[in-house]
Amino acid sequence: MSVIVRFAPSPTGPLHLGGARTALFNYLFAKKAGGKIYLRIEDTDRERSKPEFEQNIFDSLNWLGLKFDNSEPIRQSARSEVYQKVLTQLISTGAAYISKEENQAGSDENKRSEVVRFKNPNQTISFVDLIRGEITFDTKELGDFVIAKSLTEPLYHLAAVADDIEMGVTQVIRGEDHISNTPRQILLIEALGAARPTYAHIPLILAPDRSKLSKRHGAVSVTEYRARGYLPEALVNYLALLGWNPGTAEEIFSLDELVQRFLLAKVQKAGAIFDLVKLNWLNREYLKRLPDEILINQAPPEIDEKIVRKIMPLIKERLTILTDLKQLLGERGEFNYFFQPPAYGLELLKNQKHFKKLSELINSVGNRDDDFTAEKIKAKIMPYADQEGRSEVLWPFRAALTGREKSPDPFTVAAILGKEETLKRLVYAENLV
RNA sequence: GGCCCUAUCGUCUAACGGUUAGGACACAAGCUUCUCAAGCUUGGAAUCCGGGUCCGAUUCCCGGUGGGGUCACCA
Repeated sequence: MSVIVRFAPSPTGPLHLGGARTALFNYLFAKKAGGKIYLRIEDTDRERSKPEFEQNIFDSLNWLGLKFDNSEPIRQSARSEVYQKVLTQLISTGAAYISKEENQAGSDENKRSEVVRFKNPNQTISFVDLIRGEITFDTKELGDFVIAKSLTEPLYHLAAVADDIEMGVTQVIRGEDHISNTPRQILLIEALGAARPTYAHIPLILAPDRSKLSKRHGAVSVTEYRARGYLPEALVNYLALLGWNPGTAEEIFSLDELVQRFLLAKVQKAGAIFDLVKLNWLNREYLKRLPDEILINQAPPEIDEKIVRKIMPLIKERLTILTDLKQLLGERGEFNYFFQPPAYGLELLKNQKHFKKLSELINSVGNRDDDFTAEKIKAKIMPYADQEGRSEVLWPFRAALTGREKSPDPFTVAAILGKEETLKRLVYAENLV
């Protein structure tokens, strides 16, 4: 039987990391098996469902690179006649009934006087979870649960089950928080005489305090990570590693590589804490691998592209997220001395003794671009620095060029600035009083 | 609280019932050109507790404890 899975978010908020990982695992499982993955929008709650959230979910999934086999998502809000048919069937077979509700004083005003309830046969339901093994529930305590507000207003369990059956879903891969929903859904499936899918409940993503990751813990939506400057490849890679591993020491995987390696059986049972520090490391790894051209295009347009090109190796060493680029190159950024002469106080130089000699040595380096290189500058300066004391010479040299306590080495900086500008800055430092 | 899930370094995790319990991130130290970044090397760091099975349990079973999820006319 060919594999059919679905990702079925509810558009009541932007796509969050947990949802993204559920979508990813479904995607990996489907692609690995050569099956299909469908996107279904569970918008039966008209009040809470919003078009902008639906759009956010599409955009986020698309940004992550997760493609679905249905070009148009299945919207539950457009399928009420299907649910109505199912409800009618359930009622006609006696598996469900229209229930007159007592309106108790002080109860919710939105509550209807009539709803559709499922007639619970009070069985013990057990199913084999692909990740956890056999799980058993006594459904007695569930009671005759409500499956629709009315014939045209189905609730979650009914709609989900009806759709899964019609779509031929073979594996339901979803978050662990749905384990307790499973017996109810199985009851409905059996009442409809349909075949059960196989279930796989993936562990939750946890906040550092070990509770379910949520809004109150900070950034949780894919959109926020995108805006902060994380690469989709890094986020996908990290999310995959949260709760899954290939069984080898490898950690860097493209989406396609993940498809090759993914195995539901290797998914962890316990929840995993979302570790931003490790995501940062992965993002850095991906940023390092990114072609220079892409990074250069991300630089603020008012900045001299020639210089950006030259300092790209330096930039790459310092990037964690894409937005660091603007930080680094900005007016007050760490690398501003590449674009304008630095302003600094006399005390930063520690001494001005060596500038005359430094200027002479710099002058003796060739003028052409392939002469005025870090290596050649270093070859001229180091003997003098060794003779006078490295920190005695090198610190003032570097400080004069950058105006900073911390920076790349002076040879590299000088080579990037060029001979003329380097000399200018040395002369300025020498004459500083 | 009921029900369900779960338990290896701080975090993510590896380990046919037999390993000096491995790797990665983070951390610390050292090296690398004065400072930084990057890199390299080294180091510290874990099997929740108690029983049982077994010649031998991280691993299997039971109990406890901890953690999580869920108990809507939300999904």
